[in-house]
Amino acid sequence: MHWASTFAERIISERGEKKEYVCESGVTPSGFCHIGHFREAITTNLVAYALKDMGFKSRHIHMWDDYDRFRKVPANVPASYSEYIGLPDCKVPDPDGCHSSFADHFMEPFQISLADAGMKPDFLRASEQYKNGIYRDNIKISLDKKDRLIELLNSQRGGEKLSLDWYPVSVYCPKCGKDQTKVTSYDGEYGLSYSCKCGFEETADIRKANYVKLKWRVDWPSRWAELGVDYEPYGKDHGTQGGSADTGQKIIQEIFNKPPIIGVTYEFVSLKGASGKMSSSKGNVVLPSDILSVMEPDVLRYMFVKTKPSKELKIALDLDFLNVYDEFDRVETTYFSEEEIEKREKYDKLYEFSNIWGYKSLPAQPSFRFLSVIVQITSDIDRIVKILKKEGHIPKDLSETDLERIKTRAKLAANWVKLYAPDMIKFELLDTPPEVELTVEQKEGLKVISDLIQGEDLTDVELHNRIYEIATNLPIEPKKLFEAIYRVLIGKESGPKAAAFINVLEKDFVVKRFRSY
RNA sequence: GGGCUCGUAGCUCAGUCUGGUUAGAGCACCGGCCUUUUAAGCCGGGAGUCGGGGGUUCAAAUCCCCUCGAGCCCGCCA
Repeated sequence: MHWASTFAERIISERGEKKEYVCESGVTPSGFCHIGHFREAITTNLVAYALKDMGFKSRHIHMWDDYDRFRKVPANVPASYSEYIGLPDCKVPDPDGCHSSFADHFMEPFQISLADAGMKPDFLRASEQYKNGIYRDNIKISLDKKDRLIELLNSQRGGEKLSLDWYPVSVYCPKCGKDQTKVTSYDGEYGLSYSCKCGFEETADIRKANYVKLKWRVDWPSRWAELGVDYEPYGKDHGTQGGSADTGQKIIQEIFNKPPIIGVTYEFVSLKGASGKMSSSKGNVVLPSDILSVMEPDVLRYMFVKTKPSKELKIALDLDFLNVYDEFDRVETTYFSEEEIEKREKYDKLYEFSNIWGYKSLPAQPSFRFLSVIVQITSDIDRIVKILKKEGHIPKDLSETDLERIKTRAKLAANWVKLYAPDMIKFELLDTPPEVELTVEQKEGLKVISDLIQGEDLTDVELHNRIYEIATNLPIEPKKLFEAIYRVLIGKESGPKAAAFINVLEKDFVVKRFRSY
C-alpha cells in the first residue's frame, strides 16, 4: 500500500469515522518558501487525496503563520529592516515593494507553485484568525491553566526552566505594533495587564483584544483543537522528542481536552551533492519554481510520491535527472498498459498520486533525454516534432494534449541544458565550418558520407553501419572518422550518437559542411 | 546528554508496519546481436554472509535485545 494510503487508514481508525477529515500544512512566510516547504504541503495534500481515494471527504488547509514575530533580517533584505523586528510578518513592508507585506511577498510565489503542481488547499492566515478572535476561548483556557502549561513544558525542557511569571501569550502592542511587551498579571477573568517598551500599558480585555497571540508551543495545539485538525506533517526539527509537535500533542489533550492528532515527521529535502539544511541565510535555497522550470509538475510530484516522508529526498539536477524522467515515463506506460504485473496496485497509485492532468490513455512520451539533444539543434517546435516522429519517439497522430506535452518538455529540456546539464552533453552546432586539421582519410571519409546521404535516406542503423564500412574501406580507424564528424559539426571530439545526429540535422547543411574540407 | 532516520548487488534504492516459494528494480558492468553503435538500440548474463551478534519461531532482510557505522534533529528557520 502507498504510504499516503497507510496514513489515511491510520487517520480513519484512530480518529474514527468523520464527515470530513482536516489535513493541515503550515509555513511561516518569513523568507522564501523553498522545496522543503513544498514537502510540507504535498505530504499533506497526498494524504488528503488518499482519504478521498478511499471514499472519504477531506480538506487540505494551509496555514500561513503570518502573525509570527519578525525575528531577524534575512539575507538580501536591507539591514535597515532591523527597525521592524518585533512586528508580525504581515505588518512588515515588502522590501521589493511588490506586495502588501513582507509575508505576502513570500506567500504568493509559493501559492503559484503549489497550484502549478496541482494543489489548491484552503489558505488560511493566522493574522486574520486572530483578528477575528477565533482563538479567544483557547487564550482564556491557556491563561487559566498557565501553571499546568509551565509544568508540562518544563518537563520537556533541558536547560533553563520557565518561571511562574511566564505567560502563554504575547501581546502585539496596539500603539507601536511590536511584541516588546511584558505581561504583568492576569486577573483570572478577562483582564490581562501588560506594559510595552514603548511606554504604553493597559489592562486588556482578552475578549476584545485581538492583538493577543498564543505563543508557538501553545498556538499550534490550540489551532489543532479549534480547526479540528486530524493530520499534520512537520519537519524533523519539530518532530524531535520534546519538540513542539511532542509538547503540542500533550497540550491538546491536557489543556484543550481533545485527542491527539495524527502527525508525521518528514525528512529534509536537498539537492543531490548539496549538504546541510537549506536556509535563506546560507543562500542555498531551492524554490519549487526552480525545479518547475526544468521539470513537469507531475514528475516533480512523482519524486515526492515515491519517497516516503521518513526518507531524505535528494533531488538530482545532473544526469540522474534524466533517469528520474525515464522512470516516470515507465511508470506511466505501466499504468496505461494491460499487462498483468505484480504490485500493479502500487504502480498505479504512484501514477495516480502524481498525475494531475487526468489523462485517459497513454499520452505521447517524448524522451527528455533525446529532447535534451534536439533542443540544442533547433528551437523550432515543428521541426522538433518532425524529428521526434521520424526517430519513432512519438506516434504519427498527435492529440492537442500530446502536442502540449511535447512543447512543454522541449521548453523544459532547453532550460535544463542551459541551467544544469553537464558540459559533456552540451554542444553548439557551428554555423560556419571551423578551422580544423583533418587527415586526408578523414576528409575523404566525410566526402563519401556526404555522397551517401545526399543520394538516399537511410535509417539510423543503416547509416551507422555504412559509416563503419566507409571507415574500413578507406581505411581509417572508425574512431577517427567519428571524431572528424563531431569536429566539423560541433567542434568537439565526441557528441550525440553520430548516425541519428546526422539524420536529425538538415541534409543540405551536413552535405555542404562535410564537403567543405 | 536526549531523540530520529538510515545501513540490502559496484552505485541509488524497493521489500521491513501485516514473518513464509530460488531477496527484487534501475543505473553501471560483462557478453551476444552478418568483424559494427561515443550521449537514443535489442537480447542475455554475473553478481548480495540483507552492517555485526544473540534471541523468538516450523520459518527472520522482516519481530525482540545488544552492538558497530553513517547522517540528521533538539526550546518558532520544513
